[in-house]
Amino acid sequence: MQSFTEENYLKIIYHLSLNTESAVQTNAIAEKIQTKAASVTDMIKKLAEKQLVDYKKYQGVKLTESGKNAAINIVRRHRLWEVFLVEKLNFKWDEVHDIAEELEHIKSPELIERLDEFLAFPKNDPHGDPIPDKNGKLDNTVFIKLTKLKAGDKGLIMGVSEHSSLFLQHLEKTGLTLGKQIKITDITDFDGSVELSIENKQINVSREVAKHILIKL
Amino acid sequence: MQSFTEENYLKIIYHLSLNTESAVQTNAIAEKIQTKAASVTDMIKKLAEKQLVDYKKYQGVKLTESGKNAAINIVRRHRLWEVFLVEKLNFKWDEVHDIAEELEHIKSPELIERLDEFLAFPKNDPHGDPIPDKNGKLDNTVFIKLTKLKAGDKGLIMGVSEHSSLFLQHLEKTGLTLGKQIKITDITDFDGSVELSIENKQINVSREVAKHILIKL
DNA sequence: CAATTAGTTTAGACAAATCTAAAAAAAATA
DNA sequence: TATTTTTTTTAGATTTGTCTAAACTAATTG
Repeated sequence: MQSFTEENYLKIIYHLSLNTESAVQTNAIAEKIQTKAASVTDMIKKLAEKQLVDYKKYQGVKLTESGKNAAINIVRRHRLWEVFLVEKLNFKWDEVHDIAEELEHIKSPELIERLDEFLAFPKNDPHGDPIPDKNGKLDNTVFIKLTKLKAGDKGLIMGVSEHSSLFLQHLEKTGLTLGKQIKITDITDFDGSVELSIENKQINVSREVAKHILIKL
Repeated sequence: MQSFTEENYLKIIYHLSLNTESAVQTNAIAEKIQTKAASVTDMIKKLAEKQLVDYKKYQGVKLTESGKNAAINIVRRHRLWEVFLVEKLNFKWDEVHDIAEELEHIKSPELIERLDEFLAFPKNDPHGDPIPDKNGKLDNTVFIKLTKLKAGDKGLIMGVSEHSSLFLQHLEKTGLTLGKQIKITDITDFDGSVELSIENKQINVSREVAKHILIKL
């Protein structure tokens, strides 16, 4: 069983691994975990001893099979709690991350299985991210970035790839929430911003925002 | 804000204070918290510095006003989570203590207020213990121990004063669960055991068990 | 390819919470 | 009250996770 801190490292390494095939760098971890590179090196050595990561000096880390399992489990707990917070306690999707960050470390497999059942086995969290099943299996449907669509395309908003409160609040205000149908009316060549219609309204979405919105055609 | 460990000490001191007017002893805390007296002394000093307890060497501790507030808050969180686990996730009343012990340390006042609302502002936890309201006010209705009743008395089972799984499972098996109506048929002089009828059945409850069952006449 | 810069590791220290062993104080008892 | 026993505290060490400063390695660039 891992400590609270070890779990945080595993989770961060897992998330950083998703963007790359290569090993995750010490500094990248340090930045995410809000600590110093020296501390990361110490922890990495510990995780390596426990066979949770593969590590060669100066080469960064990769999760081992068992490290990955542990990480996916944490992700599962985090996302289930987020669903609970939004669906049952009426939190907004931009308010749940920090609380779920604490709840995800509660150690009780039974608790999580029952929570999953109570929530009717949700497939995605409030931001559209897939929830691993109890065997760690992840729905690997990949959605398309809004920036990849062309004028005339129709689609459904399925998720986001940026989870900051600020970003989510902006989407909320603009009406760009999960499940909504959109139709691209135009792509502005000049700045790459997207003109689209949603619920009979015409809005303009900047490229910066659009690239973090995930669509199913 | 207190650390996880500090919160545990405050909670234990609070519970030990309920049985006595006088200060709580170092050894008593050590036993409850599964640690050594030396460690308790260290922590007590720390809590005293933070003005959460009054402490004089060799004299034991008492919670200050602010220490008591903090403790009651923890108790509130613990009991609300227990209600959630039993009512929503279908845990049995003897299974929830350890999980609630972890959940009670999640720091988010908003979370607890919403959980309270979601649970419809319960007054008591699954063992009959009162849940402090958000201002820390506790329903101070005191129930009567089953051992205090006389033959012919009728009452309702309102709570228990012993929370071990073993005890609760025994009650469950015997049918002595919260809300049930009982009628005392006889008190056995020899061993102080209680003969009572519950749901048209006659059962015998040992004095040791009876003294931990709380009744409203 | 030598020098600079960026990234990483080591060494040594620190804070929190714990421990053991020994000393000190308080309480119980003869 | 003197002695024994119980309880509590102190002193010094340990573990976990962190830090700073300095040293080292790798990557970049002139």
